[in-house]
Amino acid sequence: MLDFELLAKSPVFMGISAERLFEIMQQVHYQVKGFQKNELVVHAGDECNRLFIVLEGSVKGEMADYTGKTIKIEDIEAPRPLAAAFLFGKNNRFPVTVIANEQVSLLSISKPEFLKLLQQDSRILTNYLNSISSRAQFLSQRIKFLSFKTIRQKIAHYLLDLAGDRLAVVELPLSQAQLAEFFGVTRPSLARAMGELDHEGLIEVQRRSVRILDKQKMNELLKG
Amino acid sequence: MLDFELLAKSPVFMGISAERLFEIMQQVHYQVKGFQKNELVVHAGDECNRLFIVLEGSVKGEMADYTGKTIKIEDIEAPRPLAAAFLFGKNNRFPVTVIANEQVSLLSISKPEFLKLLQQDSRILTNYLNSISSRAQFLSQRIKFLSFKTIRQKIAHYLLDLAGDRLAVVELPLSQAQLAEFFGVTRPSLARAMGELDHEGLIEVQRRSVRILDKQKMNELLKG
DNA sequence: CGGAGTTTGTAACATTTGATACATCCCTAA
DNA sequence: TTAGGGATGTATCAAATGTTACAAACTCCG
Repeated sequence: MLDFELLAKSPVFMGISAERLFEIMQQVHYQVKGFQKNELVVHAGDECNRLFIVLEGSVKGEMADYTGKTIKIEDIEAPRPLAAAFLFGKNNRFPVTVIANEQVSLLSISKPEFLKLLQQDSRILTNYLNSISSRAQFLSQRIKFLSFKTIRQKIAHYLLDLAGDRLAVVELPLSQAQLAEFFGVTRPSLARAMGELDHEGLIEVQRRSVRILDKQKMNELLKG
Repeated sequence: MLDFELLAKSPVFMGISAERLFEIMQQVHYQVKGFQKNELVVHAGDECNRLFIVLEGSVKGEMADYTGKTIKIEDIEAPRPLAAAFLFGKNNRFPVTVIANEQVSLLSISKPEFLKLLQQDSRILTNYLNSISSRAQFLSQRIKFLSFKTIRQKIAHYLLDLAGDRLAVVELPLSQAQLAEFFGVTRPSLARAMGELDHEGLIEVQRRSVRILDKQKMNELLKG
């Protein structure tokens, strides 16, 4: 039996009461599938023609590089959907291989049936649109970030963005190692670049807290 | 008067007859706005709560860097929509400033009215879903590409992708300069890297045509 | 055929970053 | 308090890429 209380917490069905969700779901076909730990859920490259939502447990997305070695991309826990941005679009194939982390159950709705839901309930529609739009926006931001050439530029962009209009002291929300990974650089390189900016008087670094001293010059770094 | 023949060619309304489109559009509120050459259409940061579709002429998207200098991002010509991926989502604000390249007219539909269209016609719905999903997929691919560290890896990935299962001679669809820009590297660096791969016997370069000699080693380059 | 403009190949040098190693600082638990 | 582990700062050297400049090849016209 489907747990509608839980399902109503999923990003796709958020804002809909469990009662209403019960009514809605009676009008479409869906399945609930169970998987054992380490069982293959979908294989990268498979056509993505059903929406999956994790109801119980968690799954992991893995991507195979060219040599066959797999690396873990992300965990998806209940009640989140799976690859929502790949149900539609030109290349509607799973970009990753999905494997059950533990005993899981998944809600599975075919694309045509899900379309019915979208047309029937405007809340589901806006939820879904918001979800894939947010993803596109996130990716767009990420690309803008990756397009900065030097580490100094990435730091400047990151700090200015973090500081916003507020006062000039920023507390870094990530450790140096995490930040380096986010920037796509090595940790010592990041530390060096921040040290240089410190010596040059643009910022003042004290472990996790950074004071922006020369906003003007920080901006100029981004000129390119 | 709206040109429904043209509008039916827009990605959002593709596959719908002009007659049907005429009927549909009678049921929602919309406006057609004209702009002079160089007139400001939307300002970066403005809330994006209407869908705009270019009906006539073309507009350009510009982005201001931190110094205030603007750089052109892209041209959008009739009958394409404007920032379709920013109507919904968490940050529904225009990422770019849009300016009319010439005398243009734009179809403008408010978000609630556009939602009506999406619910009313499944073709419009799938068109729109496909559109932003494709964008997310494109961006996702782009990020994967940008995540390759070395130029050699980018070349290997690009050539293997281009070659696919076909024969081993590939004709580059881009000039070296364009390719370098796509890779985010300088042209001489790209030429050097290709020259090295040539000397090492992995490929054979003859200006725009490239023969892949050692697919095995090319794959190994991508190991990391 | 010939010359101008564009694209491509190459070279020398400067800069940036990665890799590795190690010292120092901070926090926490015994 | 103190030992130990993790996070951070710094140094050194190697590798990759950018910068600049120029030569060679190709293309398009006249």
